[in-house]
Amino acid sequence: MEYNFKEIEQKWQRKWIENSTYKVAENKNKKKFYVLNMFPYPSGAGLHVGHPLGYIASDIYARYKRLQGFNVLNPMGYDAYGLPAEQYAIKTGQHPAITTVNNINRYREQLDKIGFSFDWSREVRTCDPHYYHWTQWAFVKMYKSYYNNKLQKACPIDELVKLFEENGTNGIDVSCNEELSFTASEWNAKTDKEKEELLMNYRIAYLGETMVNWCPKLGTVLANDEVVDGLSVRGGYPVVQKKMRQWCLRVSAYAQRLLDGLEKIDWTESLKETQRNWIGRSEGTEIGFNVKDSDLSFTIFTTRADTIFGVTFMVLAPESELVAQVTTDKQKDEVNAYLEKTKKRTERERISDRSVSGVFSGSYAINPLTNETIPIWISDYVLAGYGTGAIMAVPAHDSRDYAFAKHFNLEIRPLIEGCDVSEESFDAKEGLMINSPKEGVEGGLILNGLTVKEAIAKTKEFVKSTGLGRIKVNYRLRDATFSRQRYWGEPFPIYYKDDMPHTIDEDKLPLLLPEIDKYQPTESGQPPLGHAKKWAWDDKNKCVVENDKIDNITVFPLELCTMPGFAGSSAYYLRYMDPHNEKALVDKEKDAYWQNVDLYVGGTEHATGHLIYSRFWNKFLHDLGVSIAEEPFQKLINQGMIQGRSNFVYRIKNTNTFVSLGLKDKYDVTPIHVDVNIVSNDVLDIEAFRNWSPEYKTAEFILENDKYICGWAVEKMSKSMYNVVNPDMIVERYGADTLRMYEMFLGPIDQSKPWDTNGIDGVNRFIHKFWGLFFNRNDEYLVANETPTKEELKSIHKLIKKITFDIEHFSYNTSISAFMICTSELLSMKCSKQEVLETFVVLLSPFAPHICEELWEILGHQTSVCDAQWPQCNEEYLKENTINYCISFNGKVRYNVEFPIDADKESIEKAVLADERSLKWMEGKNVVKIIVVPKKIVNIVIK
RNA sequence: GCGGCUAUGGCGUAAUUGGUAGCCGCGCCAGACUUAGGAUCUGGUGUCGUGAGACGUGUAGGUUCGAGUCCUAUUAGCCGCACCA
Repeated sequence: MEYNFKEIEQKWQRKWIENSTYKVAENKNKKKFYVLNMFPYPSGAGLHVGHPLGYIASDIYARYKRLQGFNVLNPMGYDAYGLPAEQYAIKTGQHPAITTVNNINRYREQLDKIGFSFDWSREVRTCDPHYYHWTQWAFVKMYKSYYNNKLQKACPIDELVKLFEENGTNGIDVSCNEELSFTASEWNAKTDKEKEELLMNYRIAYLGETMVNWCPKLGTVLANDEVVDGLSVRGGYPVVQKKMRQWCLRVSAYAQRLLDGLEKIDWTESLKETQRNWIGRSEGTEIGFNVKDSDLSFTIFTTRADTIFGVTFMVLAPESELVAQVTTDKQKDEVNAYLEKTKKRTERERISDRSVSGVFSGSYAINPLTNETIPIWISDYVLAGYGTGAIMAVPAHDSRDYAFAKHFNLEIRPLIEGCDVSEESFDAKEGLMINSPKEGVEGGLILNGLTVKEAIAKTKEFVKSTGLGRIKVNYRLRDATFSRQRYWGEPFPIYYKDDMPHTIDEDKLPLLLPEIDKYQPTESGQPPLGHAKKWAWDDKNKCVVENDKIDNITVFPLELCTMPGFAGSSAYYLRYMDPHNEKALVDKEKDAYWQNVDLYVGGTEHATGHLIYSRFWNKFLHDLGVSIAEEPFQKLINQGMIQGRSNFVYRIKNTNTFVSLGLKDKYDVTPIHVDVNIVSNDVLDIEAFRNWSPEYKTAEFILENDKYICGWAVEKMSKSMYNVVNPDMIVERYGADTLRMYEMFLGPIDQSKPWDTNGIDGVNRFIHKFWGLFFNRNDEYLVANETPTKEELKSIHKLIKKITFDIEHFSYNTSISAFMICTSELLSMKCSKQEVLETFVVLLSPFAPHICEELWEILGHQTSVCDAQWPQCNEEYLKENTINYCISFNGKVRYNVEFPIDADKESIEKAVLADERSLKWMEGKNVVKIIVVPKKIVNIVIK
């Protein structure tokens, strides 16, 4: 029988569907294992060769675990809401739902060809109402919750209301936008609307008047992780800061738990570090300062409380509310001019231009420890969004304060012994303190002679005990903006009554996305949902009705924004456990069985987006009692990106003649991208090139060795570089098994690398060789039911050990090498014995499932190879009678000797010293020392 | 500026974790079969040297009987954060 990959692959892909081979159900008698890939956004371009990399890697692991007897959940779905479909809709009028379905179908077709073991009966799509029902549900729950810092968890907002009714804000410790203080009677005296407004300060999903990243070109707000260097990640359009009323999620409340959770999960250190950076915990002190000749006071945050005696000025962020209050009449014009100037700058300009600027407010603050008078300045190097938006400036020990002081000629007062601040500030936290006030301040704080660390601790303690300030932990992590002025996203289950939001009852969810006829913003600048004709909430009949029925008594306007992309991708892993449940996000028992994802595979680009939001979202659900596991993704593997490997031809200037790579330096040439699909091993298919484009129809070529060799470069895989390689093409030419194995053979899974088909023949050759163990060239079946020899057993057991180890360590590239070696060994031993080959087929099946299913059947099995058992390595077969020792002199290996396995140290030493070859190397030298490393090496030190 | 990662033949990579550097594959060279294919098979392939041998894991030191692996410094590249007080 000849190896016909096309027939074999189609046959088994069909059988897998017919037999529901990959369908999985909860089974309490089996241990679970949950493998998950980050689900793709189905783009119009279809899958390129880089997409399947992670899917193949996880598929191998899933199949391996299944062979080990685990009940493996390996689902797949689509992150189906997103900007491209909407922008396509704006351009063409095509409904995003149609584009999305088409793209999904294309993806599915491509995925099916590669032979994944996905349980497609569990597929989810984020744009499916049955799915986003639960996205909306989670949002409602967040709206109805607040974060209790004492319990470190989310609790129902009703409980908070009760606390307010009884004690006001007295004694509460909760996460909020702004610390408020009121008594129970004050609370009870408020109107319902006032109460609602106050509660917004505490809800986990809240409507906040916040500075947001506004992208005018996209016409929407973006989250922090969607903006890089002041440009939108998608599209690269400028982003400006704008104050807007937006839905936000109180992610910041979870900052500490998000940080602590990292300790319990098995992710790469670099990814954890990225998240730690993003969360940005810093421990410091808040100190209150009074403003001179006024009732005003303000608080600053510092990590260097020890430098309190070196404060020579204060700085406020331009956006700070204090600015207006402290600015004196005399300084008003100057300050306003400065504020105007900074307001105009986009974030990008602020990043690129770091020149010192600022303005004096005219007021002075009083150092609470020394009663010294210090000028208050305003400058945009202080950020409103971090700490309190105000700092105490210590120019001697902070480089930014230093630059500011130099520029405006302010005092620089060193506090550390021996530091030189004539040229630059001394930022290091090293050295001994000096220059504390001689008599100490009131209460007796003297820092002289202490180390910086001791001084920080002592000042903290002092400030705390005297009530001048408090110890405070700050996080860089901001609350996530959750509104998008878009159509193609989840609608908010929110309507507005008297300008205050109200949630739609949980039993009325999902709130379906309405149809609209235009996808742009409305003329009045409302989001696209403003075009919807039927987008009002009848609160009496609990249903959506036409807009013209709005009477603001029983019928109210619905929220016009939709949710961002990360909403649907935050809890999808839970939904896979129970995708068709109409009563709950996930059934409790199913959740208890599957727990969380054991192995999550995806790209690093989601480090500060999806992977933070998803952890936050899951922790919230966990607080609610929905998700059993606190961390959603136990182990995470980042697959590298596959870059494009572009090919070039070299046209001699002003001609239609092309010169081969090796000869191009002799001419004046222009490199031109050429479609990599008409180039093989860097050799151009000249005929195909002439047909590629009419302008090359008459092209002439200067060849080397009768071939046209193309140049190459590694670039991003993209249409414009003509370097997109489609997996279908590879499957068509070599088969899915070769594609799978080759992608794994390319290198370590976590490394980025260019797609390079130059080596694919090697893998394909292996598959054919492997087939050759079963059938010779005359198509005769070779497999015989004979007892394997010791050598044959050793070869296959070596393979068992290696492959098991490799899969556990995701070192698939070395596994492929091991398969090749073992195949060569078996071929040279002419071993085609049933027992050996059966084992081999099982070992190979995670990598190349189609060919293995076929051979498994040929070997006489009725069941799928998926239900075979992973073989155990029997170490007995690997044991040797003798062991090879390397004999080295001063560390340089000179020759090898075989010794019996149980030879003792002394006899080895003796034998080595007596060996002729040793005598030659020792000639004229003295033996200083002999080191015998068991089973490895004998090193003789000579002088 | 702070933090992290990486560096090995012509190329992708490997090295039992401190013990013979370069497995496997590509490419290249030679040969076989052939009537030529972008097929298959066999052998060779780090550098220098005819040779014994010497040198060799970005660079410079160090620890060690022994270093690609550990330590110090340094260079280059990639990534994350960045007026974060």
